[in-house]
Amino acid sequence: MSRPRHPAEGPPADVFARSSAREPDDRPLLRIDPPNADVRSDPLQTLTDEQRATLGRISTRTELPRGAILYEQGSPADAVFILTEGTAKAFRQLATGKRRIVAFLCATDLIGLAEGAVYVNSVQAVTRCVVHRIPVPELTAVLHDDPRLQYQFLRRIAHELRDAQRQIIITGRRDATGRLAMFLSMLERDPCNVGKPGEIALTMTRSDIADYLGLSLEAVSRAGRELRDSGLVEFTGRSRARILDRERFERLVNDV
Amino acid sequence: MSRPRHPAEGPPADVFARSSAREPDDRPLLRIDPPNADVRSDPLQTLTDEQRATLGRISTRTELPRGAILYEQGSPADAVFILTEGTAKAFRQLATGKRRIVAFLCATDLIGLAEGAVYVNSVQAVTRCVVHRIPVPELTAVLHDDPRLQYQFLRRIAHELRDAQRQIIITGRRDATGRLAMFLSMLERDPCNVGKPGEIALTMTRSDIADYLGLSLEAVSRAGRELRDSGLVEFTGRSRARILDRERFERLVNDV
DNA sequence: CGTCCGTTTGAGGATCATCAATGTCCGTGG
DNA sequence: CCACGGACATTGATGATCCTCAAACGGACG
Repeated sequence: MSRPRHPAEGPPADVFARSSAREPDDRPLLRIDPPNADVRSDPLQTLTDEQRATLGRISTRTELPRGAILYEQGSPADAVFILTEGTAKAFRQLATGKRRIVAFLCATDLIGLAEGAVYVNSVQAVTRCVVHRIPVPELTAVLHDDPRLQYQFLRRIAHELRDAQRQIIITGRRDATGRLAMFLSMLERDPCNVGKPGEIALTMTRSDIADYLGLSLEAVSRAGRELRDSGLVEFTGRSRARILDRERFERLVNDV
Repeated sequence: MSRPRHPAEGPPADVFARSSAREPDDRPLLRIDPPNADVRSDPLQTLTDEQRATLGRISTRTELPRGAILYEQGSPADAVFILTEGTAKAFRQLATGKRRIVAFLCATDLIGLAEGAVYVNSVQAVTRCVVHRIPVPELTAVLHDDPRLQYQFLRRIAHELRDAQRQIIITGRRDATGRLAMFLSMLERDPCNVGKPGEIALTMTRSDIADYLGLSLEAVSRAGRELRDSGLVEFTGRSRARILDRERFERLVNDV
């Protein structure tokens, strides 16, 4: 029997059973705005109050404690979710016992829209999360009635596709150090990264990073040490990073 | 119209300048139908004749010879394309000179919808291709007027996202043999694979496969030899493969 | 029939996974 | 406030796998 690589398992999946009560600040928090770059290029990218109200009407707000499972791969994909607070991870459990994280999700992210009849990924809360659950039938009806809203969703999936392709590029690198550097660079650009200026918040564990980068957690650790020893990055505690030598860091990131 | 044969590199970027004449069989070929599995689960997934007519009205049919470049990363993303014949590859040229293929595209695939203001990938014809070019402004107008059509596009991107995630899973494997096996398994399931029954058509080169799998082309070659020596797969010429030992092959594929 | 491009094969070196043990952070409770 | 415990992270040693460089081979096509 080999040592379990992922000790902390989540609570049972019926987190929605007891949380149908609507919160007062429900509607205003509902956003699926694309990241800044897109907003600038197209000011129509933001949801109107009306659209938020519409989504609020058909959605259920829920809080997920750290480690809670939002849904599991293989279960019927009957709802999508808008993440309004916290960080989550979408991953696939593989036959060999390994797991592969295919996306980290953060505020304003859309979850579960790209699934088929059943979820092909599992989604688990990395930190405490607030999500809005929208049943698929209600969603399709709303999207049919509001083409502009549907267009927001379309843009949003397109954005997720670009993210997935970026992960493919990052993972394509052979050196662990370069992969970690690109990962940090990605987090730094992430609008959800709300640390002190100049700091990168690492909400996930090294094991999660490893599962995202396709490395062993030891390799991630060694890559971190390499970045520190080279004077490129400074790590504070487990969850904070700061770029010390911007020029060399960017050179490493771009040397794909 | 005489078309010069382009050796390995693509023709100038204005391939659409001379091809505004509509072909007679233009409209019926226009399809963005999802693969079989989705169609079965939801019969509404097919485009109506009306929708095809609408798309035909705003699209321009073009043929691309083998090796032609449809668009290049960095150029303004002012149009999307529906691929109706042939195989293409979407790739990113990296600073180190390597290239990474992020998707192989085949008939009914939607190309360029997930791009931002400028294309982040280049797309090149692997075989002779027929594509329909749709300018973005016209497309968004049409999608706004027909929510059901827009929903088809949404589903289509969602499908591409799942494909990208599958590529992440495949690439996550450490052994070249297993990666190649999963790649063959993927091609086998592909509805575009129109070889003799039991045969898998490999329209792309080993180098392309390597760039997709994140391996060197030598590693792909050796993985192929491994599959042959083990009696799992038979290769005929460069472009045909056949599964000989189904059970062991599937066992290898699923041993992720 | 010869050339060219793509493919195969070989040898050596670099990098990461794995196994195993130690070290550190952080929340919990006294 | 401090000590404790457990999860998380680091470090070390070894072996397997793939990349790189280099050369020979093969089929497609003129």
